[in-house]
Amino acid sequence: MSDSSKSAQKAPRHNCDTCDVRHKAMCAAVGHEHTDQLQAIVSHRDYSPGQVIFEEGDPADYVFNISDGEVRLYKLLPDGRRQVTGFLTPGDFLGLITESSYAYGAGAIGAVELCCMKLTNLERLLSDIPPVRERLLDMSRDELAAAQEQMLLLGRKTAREKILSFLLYRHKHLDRTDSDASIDLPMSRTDIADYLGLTIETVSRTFTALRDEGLIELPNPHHVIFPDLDAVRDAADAA
Amino acid sequence: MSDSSKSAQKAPRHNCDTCDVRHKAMCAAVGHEHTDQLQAIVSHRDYSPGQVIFEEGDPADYVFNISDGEVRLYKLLPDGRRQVTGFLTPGDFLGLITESSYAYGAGAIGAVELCCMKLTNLERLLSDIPPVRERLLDMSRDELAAAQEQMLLLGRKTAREKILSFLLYRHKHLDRTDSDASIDLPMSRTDIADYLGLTIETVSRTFTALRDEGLIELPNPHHVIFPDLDAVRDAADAA
DNA sequence: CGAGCTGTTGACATTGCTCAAATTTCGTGG
DNA sequence: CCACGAAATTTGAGCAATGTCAACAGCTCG
Repeated sequence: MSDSSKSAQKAPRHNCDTCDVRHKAMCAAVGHEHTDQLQAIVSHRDYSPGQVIFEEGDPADYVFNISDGEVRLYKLLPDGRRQVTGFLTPGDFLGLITESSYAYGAGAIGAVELCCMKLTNLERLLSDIPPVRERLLDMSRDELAAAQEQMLLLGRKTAREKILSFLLYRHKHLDRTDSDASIDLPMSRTDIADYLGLTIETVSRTFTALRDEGLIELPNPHHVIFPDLDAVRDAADAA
Repeated sequence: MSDSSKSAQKAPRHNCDTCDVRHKAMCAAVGHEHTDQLQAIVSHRDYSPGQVIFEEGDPADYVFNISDGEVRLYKLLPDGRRQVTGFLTPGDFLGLITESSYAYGAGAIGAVELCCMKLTNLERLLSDIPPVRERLLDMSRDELAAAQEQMLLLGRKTAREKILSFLLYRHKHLDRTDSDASIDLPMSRTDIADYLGLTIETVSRTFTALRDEGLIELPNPHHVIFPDLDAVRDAADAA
């Protein structure tokens, strides 16, 4: 229930030159002299809250960049247990492919707009404009480092540490238009639980405990305020 | 206690043309016509069992390819809890770097031989021989997919499922000189526990339980035999 | 205003952890 | 080749963090 679809689309949509996430996306490696080539191969798609973008194993023809909104990535076990492997925000690349299929499922959290590119066109782009591959490699490196950090969290942190790490991570990577000590959590408790390897009940109880300790305020389930950010950092680092 | 460097070194070491892991390493992207350039910038180092190769946060000047032996990657929490994020085998790339420092620690499991390259030389190689960057990107893609699979394991699988998945993974990626239904586990129970997000006691108990069920045989703690591989696969997929 | 989500809270069960001790493995030296 | 000691692994007993099942509360939307 934060801002969603109606606000977006200020600038001439579908215009790579004025795209406000280009500097964060792989497209940053495409110089202005080549944006026409980029422009020619991208299209845009809108997704509504909760909508599936693709499932793990779907044959992969397209890759995506997030234009607007937040996306969850996840993997499933046969019996339905789910692990959310990441949340993507505008500028992030979407579409890890192994053996011609998507390596994970992806779904829209709120309203989402994606910038789409045929895989074959990406391949052409990669050979035409070598810096794009360099850019993708750099982005992979960051993703890999984040994945390892998440393994540490999943394998070795307590529920409390998991929640605190998650909140601090969100805060650190916030688009800091305001230097606010608060964050939005557009995803559901189920998403958070599946991301941190917990149950929704444990997530909920832990939020409540942190609130009772005064480490956070919870005006509503999707907004967290930090009265004292350093206290939160101390709590997260401790044991 | 951890002196090194007296063993190993059988074949014409240091020869990229005859290197038997080149086809699996990033070097596969270097054509035979360029191996001289490769040869000029690599050197080799030996590590003895248990030796630290580098720690997370160490300033990173070098990257490595595993020539021989097995390496564990890990991240630590301030209080000493450890998450092993992966085991590397010959041909694998070692040296994920963020902000000029290694993003994880690395240690030798048994005796290890590394092929070393200065970071600056790698960068030159990347611009001189573009396919190397493509190769690195492909390898990153696979690593990322593996990392996501490991997140699923850490966050959502039971101890039993973790052990079974681990054993099957080892079996699948075995250098299949023999089509044997058995695997070696050169690492300690502590390494396995820290890799799977468990304690050594739980790892040990789970091995024992699987042995008592007849799913595996354990002639010694570092060798596992599968009397019926399909039964193991069924057990791993179930619930 | 009521239905249906989503989130919270409560009571209890269980998996996997902790602490402790026994046993096996393995390197080393005789 | 065998014996010894340290280290690794296994086993045991009890416990705690987190999961499960169930009820309740708060919002949103029609």
